[in-house]
Amino acid sequence: MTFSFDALEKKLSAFADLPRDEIGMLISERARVLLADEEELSQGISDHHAFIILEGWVASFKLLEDGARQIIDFHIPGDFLGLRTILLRTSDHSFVPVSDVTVCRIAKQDLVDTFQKSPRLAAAVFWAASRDEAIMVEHLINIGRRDALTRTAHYLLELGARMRLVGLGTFKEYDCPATQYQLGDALGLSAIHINRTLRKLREMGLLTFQDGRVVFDDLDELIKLANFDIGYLDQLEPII
Amino acid sequence: MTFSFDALEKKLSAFADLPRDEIGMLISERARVLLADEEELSQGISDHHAFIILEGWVASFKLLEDGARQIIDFHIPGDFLGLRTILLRTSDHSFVPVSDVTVCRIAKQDLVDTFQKSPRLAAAVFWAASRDEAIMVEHLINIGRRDALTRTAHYLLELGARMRLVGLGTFKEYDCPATQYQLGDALGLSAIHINRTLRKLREMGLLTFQDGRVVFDDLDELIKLANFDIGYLDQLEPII
DNA sequence: CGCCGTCTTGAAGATTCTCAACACCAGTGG
DNA sequence: CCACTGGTGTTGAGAATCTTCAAGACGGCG
Repeated sequence: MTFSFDALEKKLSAFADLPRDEIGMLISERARVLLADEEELSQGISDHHAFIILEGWVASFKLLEDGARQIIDFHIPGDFLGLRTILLRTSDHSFVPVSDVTVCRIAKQDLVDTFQKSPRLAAAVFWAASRDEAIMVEHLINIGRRDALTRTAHYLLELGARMRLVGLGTFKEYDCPATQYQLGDALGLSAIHINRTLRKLREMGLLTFQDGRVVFDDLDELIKLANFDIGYLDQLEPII
Repeated sequence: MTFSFDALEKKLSAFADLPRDEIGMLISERARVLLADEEELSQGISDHHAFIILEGWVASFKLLEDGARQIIDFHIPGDFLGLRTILLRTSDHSFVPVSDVTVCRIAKQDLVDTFQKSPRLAAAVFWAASRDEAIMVEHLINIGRRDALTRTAHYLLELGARMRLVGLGTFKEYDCPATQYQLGDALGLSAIHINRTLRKLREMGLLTFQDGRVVFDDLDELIKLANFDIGYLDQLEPII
């Protein structure tokens, strides 16, 4: 069976000029491709495995005591899951598939070995991980200081840019399998208010969120409304 | 002139059993101690210097287009400033002193050299940086899904725990130089609402925030109210 | 067909914000 | 010495935003 790691390649090659076969080291024969469900993901990570998403979306989240859920981030093809958890033992949040998901499973030891064989690859991966932290900072700002309209617009613009950077979207549209409930849990809003907000964005002629697809009806105006700056997603090569 | 790096030592030794002189390598003769103002901090970081806070608090923040400010985090003694910025070129936020601050300035090259001489130290520092990311996730959850009362309680509990871990606070109280405005900008609330919330916490007999000092009047009840779990601050040793 | 998850809309209510006013204090200059 | 100023903290009242509760529509799937 063959599978594509286009997304991963695109993502990492934005950071360093890695030959394709070096990236392929991450996906060795010992790695397994599987259609992941929630059980497989959490089981795998607690067994010291990381995952690379090949197809589909996964959400990382944390449940609160009162039943509320905060989605920390959506993870798209090319993203790593569980990197920090297995390398650094810090965990405390869970993963759930947002759509049908194909992942590549990597045992911790294989990951460490690969990083030792290719420090360039290791640097690229850590570099990508650091971008994820920048994304989280932006989410913090988004939730802390923007109202529902600009917050939603900003988030959907970010997801669009991330999809585009791995070749899965255009400036016009991208597939977004998240439900309105999940979007609400990511943005710290109720699903009902997300619904009203999406309607407003649609009525303003800016963006259509429908049938698992986001269409930018007026990208320029949308970027202006959300004050979206792609900078934090589109970083230069690392210095070290 | 002598100065203390107790806080840094306590922080790093929680992650690895580092001898004191190895930690001292970070603070070489070439490093300078200075009372930092905003100008010095931002200038230093754009000149490829990192800082270690020896005394006082610093806030990292981002200004939005409409003038709103989101404080990303407060940084306390023992914390690094600008690590990611100078090593990985990702920046986009600014720093401002919250109190009088003494820092130790480290040139990028010295930092890289030190890390090569002591991989254990490098691991400990990156480990500490990864804890910072866990803190940010917790802030995201806090802002996204908790109301003003539990959000404020949780945040002040976290700051107290962090201060205690570097020997600057007890289970009863700690110095907190942040103003109510700054606290509001950190929590995504207006300063006025912070004021009312603090009053409520005081009237409930849980916590007193006054004269630059936080006193836990009823720590157990406070922890219960905020569902505070110290786990994310108190990690085990890294695996790698 | 009936059921479940998702989407949609209305109305009432809660939380939080904005505006406005005032107290307090430290510093500053007359 | 005192008035003035700017930063911080405090309180009230009205307004905006967002949530909750409730109900119904729609489609996929057993």
